Amino acid sequence: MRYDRAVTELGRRERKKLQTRQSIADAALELFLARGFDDVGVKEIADRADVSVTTLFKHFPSKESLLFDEDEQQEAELVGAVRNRPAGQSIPRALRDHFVRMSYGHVDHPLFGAFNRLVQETPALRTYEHKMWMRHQEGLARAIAEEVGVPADDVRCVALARFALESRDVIFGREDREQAADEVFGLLEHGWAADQQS
Amino acid sequence: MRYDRAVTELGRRERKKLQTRQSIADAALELFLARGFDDVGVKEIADRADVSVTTLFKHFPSKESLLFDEDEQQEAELVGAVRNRPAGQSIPRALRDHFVRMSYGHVDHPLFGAFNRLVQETPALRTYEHKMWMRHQEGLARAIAEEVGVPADDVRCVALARFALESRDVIFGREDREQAADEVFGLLEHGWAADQQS
DNA sequence: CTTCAAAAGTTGAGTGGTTGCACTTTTGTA
DNA sequence: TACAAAAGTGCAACCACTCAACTTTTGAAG
Repeated sequence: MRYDRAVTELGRRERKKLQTRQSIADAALELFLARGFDDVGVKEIADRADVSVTTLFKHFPSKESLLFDEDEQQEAELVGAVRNRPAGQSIPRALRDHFVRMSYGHVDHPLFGAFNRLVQETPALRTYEHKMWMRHQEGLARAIAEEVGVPADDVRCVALARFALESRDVIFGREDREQAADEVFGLLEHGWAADQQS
Repeated sequence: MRYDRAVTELGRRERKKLQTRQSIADAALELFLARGFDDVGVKEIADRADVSVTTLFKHFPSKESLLFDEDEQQEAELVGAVRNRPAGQSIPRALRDHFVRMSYGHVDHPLFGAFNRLVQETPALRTYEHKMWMRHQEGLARAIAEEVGVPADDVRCVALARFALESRDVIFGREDREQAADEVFGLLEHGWAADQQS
């Protein structure tokens, strides 16, 4: 047994598998961008990627998933933003900064704009992406709880994690994202009563 | 034209329509409770209600919707809780009270427990119900904004509405709902920084 | 009471995503 | 070289949902 190569280099077999997966994803992206999510059938995507429909569904669990890949990275960044925040900075503030940073990223990539437009325009894709994003709630809540020194299922931590994640769509839908982020996370940090008389 | 009866008494025709609708909903509820949402097909429900599948889908837009009816009422109560809150009470506090009140309701109804269990156990139903619940965001946000005297799309109001609605699932999943409501809405009212050193 | 049009309902065929099964091909390793 | 696991294929089927064409019911105007 030669684990050495198998582990590090991923072997010809796995490479081919990834390659198949990639060509399916590529075909899907092209077609969806060109004609819209609902006007392209799985069959057509499979044909263009030169695989059978059955094979397509062995690589992806659903039509929507063709457009997104796993993102351990996003959760890691979220958790990192909380864990490695500057000394003395509050957790909501750290999350606010992270979101603002996020909103600037990828601005350059040409496909990114069209991709985002496609997702926002297609209800099925919006809800799918939102669901994926919300899966980070548990991980984020745990990070916050550890940071504060309370049990992982502390209600306030869970709530803060959920609210922070939910606020993304609120903020990204606004013209001035930076100011929106200030107001929304200000609400989480200092509360509603802070600068409201009623 | 005799509007008088048509408007108030609803006419034989509409009555029959409602009756058909009701028998479909009844059939669905019975079957779902007995064997679970995923193990009952629409065909079987239509058969038991003695209508065709096509007719079923003329009354309900989807399989999930067979279990829920329209709820203008819930939104009205939500808005009412904000609008008619005791003088001097904050909006988050009013919402907290409303949620606590909600969590006590329906405890007596025998079917209600089984129904809730079914919904919680079935992912498709959970997400459907959550989506319905979240449709009240806009109405609630508008009520809050009017109450405070700012434009209806004010970010803080939208965010507060969203967070409040989202917090329902967080709170209802806890043992001590009342305390959970205190903590979560306390976060919204007084902020994270208020009683947290970091 | 008849007539007429709208609405409810039916039937049956079809679409599109998704799964299961039985089979062949490829590929890593003993 | 041989073998077993894994990848891929083709086909049939299931299920939620839609469409088009047709029949039945029903409310109300003449």
